Amino acid sequence: MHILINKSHLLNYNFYLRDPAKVAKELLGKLLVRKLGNNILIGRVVETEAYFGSEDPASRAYKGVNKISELMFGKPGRLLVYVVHANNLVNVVAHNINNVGAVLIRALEPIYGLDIMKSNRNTNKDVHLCSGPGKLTQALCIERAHHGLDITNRNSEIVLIDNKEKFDIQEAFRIGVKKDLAKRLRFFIKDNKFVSR
DNA sequence: AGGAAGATCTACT
DNA sequence: GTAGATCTTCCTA
Repeated sequence: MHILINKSHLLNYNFYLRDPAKVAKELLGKLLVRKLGNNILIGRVVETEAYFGSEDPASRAYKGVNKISELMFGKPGRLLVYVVHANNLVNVVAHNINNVGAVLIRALEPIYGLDIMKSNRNTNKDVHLCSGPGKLTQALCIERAHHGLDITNRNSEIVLIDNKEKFDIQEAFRIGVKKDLAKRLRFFIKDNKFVSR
């Protein structure tokens, strides 16, 4: 399968140059395209979470700049990949100018390349392929090597493309964090069976 | 140099 | 529903 990604589909720098909560919400329904050798894997974003800077105790940027968080202080539209409990987690840097933030991609609905995702994940069940932040990085082979990747460049191995689709959005508190904020910063597509819980 | 934390997953009951 | 595995980064000495 050959996919032509043109400029009108690719989410651009300005898309990510906004409040993380807004970007998290608007990423729902968009398509994550992973070019893996000669193969293409595609998933639809169905669950996200927003993280901020020093005002957010659950954020990696809470205590300032370190090896993981430094990208959150930098240019929006880049990937942030790091390990939690032996699982890779993937985020996209997103924030207003001179701010700090990122959006965690928590779940995808598998769209294309399911056979490869299944072998990557060693399962036959569609619903177990990408229904969690660690699962989807396994399914799509997203690793530390992708840390810092610019996904606003259409030649990148991983890109996000627009998708005009209507659906209901639900908001909730973030999962797995020790100290959450008072705001609901987890967003997911209502009644979608590929959401993590 | 050692230990604990952490935005998780799996397998088991 | 809970236990144990897992591994990178950071903190403290």
